[in-house]
Amino acid sequence: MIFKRVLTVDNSPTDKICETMCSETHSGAAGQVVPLAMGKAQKMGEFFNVLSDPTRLRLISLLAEEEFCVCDLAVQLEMTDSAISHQLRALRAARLVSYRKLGRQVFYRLHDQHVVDLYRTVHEHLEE
Amino acid sequence: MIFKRVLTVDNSPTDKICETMCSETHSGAAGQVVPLAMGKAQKMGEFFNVLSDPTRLRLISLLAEEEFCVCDLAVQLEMTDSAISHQLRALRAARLVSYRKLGRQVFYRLHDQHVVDLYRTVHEHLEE
DNA sequence: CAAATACATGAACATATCCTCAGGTATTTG
DNA sequence: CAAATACCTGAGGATATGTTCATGTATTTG
Repeated sequence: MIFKRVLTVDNSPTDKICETMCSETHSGAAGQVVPLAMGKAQKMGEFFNVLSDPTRLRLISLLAEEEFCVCDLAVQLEMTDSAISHQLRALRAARLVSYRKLGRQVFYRLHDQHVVDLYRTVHEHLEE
Repeated sequence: MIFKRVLTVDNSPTDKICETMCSETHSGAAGQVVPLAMGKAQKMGEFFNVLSDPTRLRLISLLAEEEFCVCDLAVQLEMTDSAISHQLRALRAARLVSYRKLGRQVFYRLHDQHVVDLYRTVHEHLEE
């Protein structure tokens, strides 16, 4: 009951409050379950959001194999340089890729192995 | 060079074609690197997209601990029943959660451990 | 049975996203 | 130096997304 009272403070968004609290109903211990903080949920959402675009995922699939310059990436995905550049910008902002300049070309590569692992894990998961 | 000719077919989106192909420049073998297919990229993007929303992530963080009914989830996230219900619908569509009805309440839980693993992995990754 | 409760749903609005287009910078080449 | 190349960037428009609001359905309670 203590738990419930804490949660149903005056500024609750709903006037109708569920009578029973699940945590009491099932795990009598009324374990203190706290949701992910807003700020962290925001950050985490932004991370997943970068991976939610097909074009960015296709770029990652290529960069998982080797380094590529912008133009080659554009040719392989059959998209304009501009579109690719915009997406690479998003990947840079998320620190998922790094790059090195060589003459007037810019070669992109994945920033670390962690992204590849995540990509492969989900890729396999969806192959079922 | 063969590789390049294959890629620069007439309907290429760009008229200016990068002279050098990265794969030739660096891994002389000109390894056959093919991007993730459009359809698969789309599916994968949709999956990550479900995880790109703060509210859905907070729901997952709670359901990772135990079962909850809609009303309790709404109270804990300090949001309306309606908003929560809409998001649970998205999680259902993505088969990330399942539920059981008990009287007029509906108890939601995570569909499998896989989501929890993914959630925890990324959560730890962002804690740096 | 009528009222209340728990949840679901469709429409609508504000915001975010991705591509195109036009133009800009930096490097190379003739 | 001028032209070409490789890439970047801002604005604009079509589309997608998340919440609110009003309403609907199913179950329980008086």
